[in-house]
Amino acid sequence: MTASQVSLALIQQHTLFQDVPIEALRQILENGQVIRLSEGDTVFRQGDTASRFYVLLQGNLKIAQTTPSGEQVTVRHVNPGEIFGIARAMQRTTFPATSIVMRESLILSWPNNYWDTLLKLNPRFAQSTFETVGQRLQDAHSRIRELSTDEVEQRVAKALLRMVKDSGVNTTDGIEIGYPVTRQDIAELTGTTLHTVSRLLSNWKTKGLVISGRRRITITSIDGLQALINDPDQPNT
Amino acid sequence: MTASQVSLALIQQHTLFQDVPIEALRQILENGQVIRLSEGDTVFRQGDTASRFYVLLQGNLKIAQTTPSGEQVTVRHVNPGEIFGIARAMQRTTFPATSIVMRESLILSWPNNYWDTLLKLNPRFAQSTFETVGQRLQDAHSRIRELSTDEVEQRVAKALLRMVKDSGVNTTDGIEIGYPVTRQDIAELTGTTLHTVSRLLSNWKTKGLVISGRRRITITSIDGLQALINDPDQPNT
DNA sequence: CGTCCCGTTGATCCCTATCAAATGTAGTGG
DNA sequence: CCACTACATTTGATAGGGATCAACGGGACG
Repeated sequence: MTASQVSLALIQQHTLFQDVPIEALRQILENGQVIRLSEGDTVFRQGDTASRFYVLLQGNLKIAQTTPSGEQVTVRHVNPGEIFGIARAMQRTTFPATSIVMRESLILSWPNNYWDTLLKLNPRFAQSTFETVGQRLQDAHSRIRELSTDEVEQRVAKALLRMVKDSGVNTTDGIEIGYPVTRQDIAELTGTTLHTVSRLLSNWKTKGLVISGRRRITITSIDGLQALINDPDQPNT
Repeated sequence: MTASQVSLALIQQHTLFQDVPIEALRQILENGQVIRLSEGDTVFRQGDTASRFYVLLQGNLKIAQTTPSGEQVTVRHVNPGEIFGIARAMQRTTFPATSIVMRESLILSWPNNYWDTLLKLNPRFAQSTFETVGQRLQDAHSRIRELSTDEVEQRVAKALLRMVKDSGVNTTDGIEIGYPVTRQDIAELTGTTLHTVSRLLSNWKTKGLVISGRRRITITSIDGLQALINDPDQPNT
């Protein structure tokens, strides 16, 4: 099986490319480029000239911004089937953030000038992309609201719930986040420090809500975490 | 001059409708509806069924989300010429936020089913809207970064600078924000409390950076505020 | 088996929310 | 025109959530 054939099987699974005739799909793939990247690699960096646009076929990425002082903030996660790095379609010449591979990923990309052709071959693409960006805008607004009004404990709980929702895998103990996560990662995602995240996880472990080891987190009680969000000042058992 | 003629003059000024033939513009206006709203009015409320989409012709709005506990968070401001309330174009059935009039405003709107017609009459509309949403997404990401890493003082300074940039009017003292702003408004915009904002403004007043009265803020030293952002731990003079 | 990460936990400090109360300002109706 | 009222602002006092500083423990990998 060639790389192209593997990609064909993968791309068909994603709603973004459903209803596209197999011949058009083949053509779309031939004009694109598939790369496999490992954990820690970057697809593009903040400030790079935006010459291509991307779809994540498999794996997980995070999109992060680096502040002038060097701190990193995770702006969002990218899940399989999602389009990303579409700066050019928004008339930007450079990428506003860096995309970092969280676990081995398969990435499909095209040069910017293929955008119009792609729209013709896949008419749903335009509307779908628009909806995706709209959805992201709403997610971003939700996070602004959370950062403005929630306490750290609730923000971290919400972040964990989102991660298991997007990429959870069932285990005998509960649902495990499907990629490596450090305390630092969660801190960058929730606007806090790795120390505070560590304390929270320790606390939750004693309450039986999570099991966590080095770069691994398993939620044993979704409801327990949910309760922390609903009743912020629950008495500590 | 009829309401329609007033609107025609206004709509032509905005880049969103430039290059649209006058006849098409007339037709677009006839199918739309113009309303004038006063300070404190709402155009639509969070949770309302999204049956129309809007363009702000004149005035200023804020888009706010109410948290389950009743606090309000300002998600963004809307300036003249901007499209807003396009939930339906993103396949949402309800509005995710409330739009509140900050000063008397003129608002143009169409029923959702006019969207496709509008696209035909104004081909640039689709791309323009896409870019607008993309820009907003980036603005939202910037705010996430700020809320995650900046101290309150820097966030408030940035908020003031944005407001004067968007809607500043020159006065003999400096640049005044062109609509009424309370300490509470700024607090909702920056994720802090009105007390902290009041203390900051008092402090800045003694430093000669701002002049502020009841619901009025004038920046006397843009550079001074900018310095607070660049050098977070400037010695207090 | 040593080294590099990652995680844990204690101690301390400080920014900012919260609580509280007084003062100031625009608008309104008699 | 003034008193009344509603709302905005200011400022003090206090408390507390988390950041910061510091040190140690532990598992993975070369």
